[in-house]
Amino acid sequence: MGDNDPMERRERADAARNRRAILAAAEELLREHPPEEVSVERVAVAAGVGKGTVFHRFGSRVGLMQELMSERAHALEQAVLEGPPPLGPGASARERLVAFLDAVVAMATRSAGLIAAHEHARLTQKAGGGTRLANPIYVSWHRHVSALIAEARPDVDADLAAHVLLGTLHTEPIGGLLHAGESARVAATLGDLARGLLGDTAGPLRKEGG
Amino acid sequence: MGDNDPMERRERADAARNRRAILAAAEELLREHPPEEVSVERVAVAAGVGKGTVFHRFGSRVGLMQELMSERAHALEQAVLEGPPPLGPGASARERLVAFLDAVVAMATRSAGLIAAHEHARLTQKAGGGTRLANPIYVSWHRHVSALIAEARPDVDADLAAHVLLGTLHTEPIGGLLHAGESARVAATLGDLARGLLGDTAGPLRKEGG
DNA sequence: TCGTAAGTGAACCTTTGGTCCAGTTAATAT
DNA sequence: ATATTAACTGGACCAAAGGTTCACTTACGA
Repeated sequence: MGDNDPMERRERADAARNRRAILAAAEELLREHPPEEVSVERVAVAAGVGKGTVFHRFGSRVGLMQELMSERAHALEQAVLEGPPPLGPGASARERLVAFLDAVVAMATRSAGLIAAHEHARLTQKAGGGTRLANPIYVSWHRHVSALIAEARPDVDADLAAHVLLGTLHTEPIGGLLHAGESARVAATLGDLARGLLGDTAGPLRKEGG
Repeated sequence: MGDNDPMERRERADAARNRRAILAAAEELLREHPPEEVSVERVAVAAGVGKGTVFHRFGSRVGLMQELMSERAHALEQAVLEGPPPLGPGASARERLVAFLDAVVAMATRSAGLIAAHEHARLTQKAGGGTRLANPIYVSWHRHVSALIAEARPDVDADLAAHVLLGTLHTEPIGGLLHAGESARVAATLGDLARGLLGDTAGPLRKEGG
């Protein structure tokens, strides 16, 4: 994919170095502080650059968070599109949906602080126009889940159900649970809801056998 | 309940008048403007009082929003505790759950802007400690839903499932839908998920008959 | 009528996302 | 090697909003 001719301007070396430093600093700060304590300025200081540089590269606080999420989401995206079943193509829609929800929960667990920070940034930003639908990662996840639901049950409101299942992860009580290491519970419950919605032929719940 | 002896100081007349004015102004502003455009100061101006008065009465932006929600939530609370079935006691847990979700969606539709504003306020406030579990209305709704789920299906994680079902309403894509008048879809999908989770004996979906 | 505690509101503080712009520097053409 | 240039840099600056303070006012009971 022709992403850079040798002729067109590449990213300057110092710029690349600073971009990396900023992302790393933000990641570290978010790992050990709640989002509202991680101001853009603090990130800049930790990265050893000026605040202006951060905004120059990422546009806004939301942009920075989005970039951070993109990095992590890339691996999952690949696995879904080209990886082996049940995550990738080849399994039934039901199996793929459950596998995907598991994977998303796993990733959300690793990124609980980041998701909260992104949500925080969205609501704190000056221009009010930032809906969650503007987040390309959320959109791609939603499209995937929605498609799987629609494939298995054309008669349900797949679009909306997908929002319910995924939106949960951006929610504060669930985010707290993930942060506290309870991700197994979350994955199990999401799976229960999904199976129940799709009408599990082997019984609606995971413990039906005892 | 002895809420005011004739001897103890009642709320002063001017204070009561101003409180009403503030709540009314906030309600009106939220009806026609997105939350991030409704600053506390603007509410104060619209109510014809000083900003200090608002903070004196409501403590914080969150407090104001909470008070506004309380007013609206009171009727529903009554209906659940003492009203006729299926909302009130007397019906099966399944019926009560579905009825309650319908009612909550209806109320969330009327208060879409308010809910968004409350969420916005929570994340914007200075002290970071404001979790959603601090909102008494959410807590009471969650307790109710959780209890109904547990009653119908002791084997599922009722606490978590209730968070998923209710948390959705605080979510931005769903909030937008409610605001756009699509509440029927939301209620239907929530019902589908709830019935699926509880294991509908008559079939997992609402359209099973065509 | 009088004392007082509650109420009031405008000025002020602080934080933070975001903007500006003059100086710096890495990449390229000659 | 040097000149050119466009991108990059970063600290000063700005505005908005939540929240605090405190001197002043006023409703209410005695």
